[in-house]
Amino acid sequence: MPQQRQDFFERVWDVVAQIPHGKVTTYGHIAEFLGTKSAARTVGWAMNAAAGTDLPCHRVVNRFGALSGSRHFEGPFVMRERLENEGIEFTDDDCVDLSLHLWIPGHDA
DNA sequence: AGCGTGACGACCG
DNA sequence: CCGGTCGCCACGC
Repeated sequence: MPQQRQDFFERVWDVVAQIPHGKVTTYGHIAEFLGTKSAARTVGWAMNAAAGTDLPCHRVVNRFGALSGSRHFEGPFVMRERLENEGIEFTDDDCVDLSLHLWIPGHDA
């Protein structure tokens, strides 16, 4: 596929935009959906570029469900509050309960 | 044009 | 179980 890399950011954003309300997904799953499962870091880069946009980047967490990107929001707790506001539950480790809220790109589409 | 870095993840020793 | 390394892609210096 020709523009797999050129549109990488765009593809990431497109996936993020599809994350259902009250659900989350991981960098790894997004990367895998895009065909480069090892490019999870690049997904993180795309989120960095997406910071401050309309994209629900707070619904993207690392593979443990930890809010590794919370510090890139307006405040360290903003991401958490947004998620809780969507009915997402957290574990004692301050991780999203993926067993309840994990959404996998293309899994329902 | 080369090197380092980053909201990650899998593998190896 | 834990630390180091590599792979992936884009960006800054």
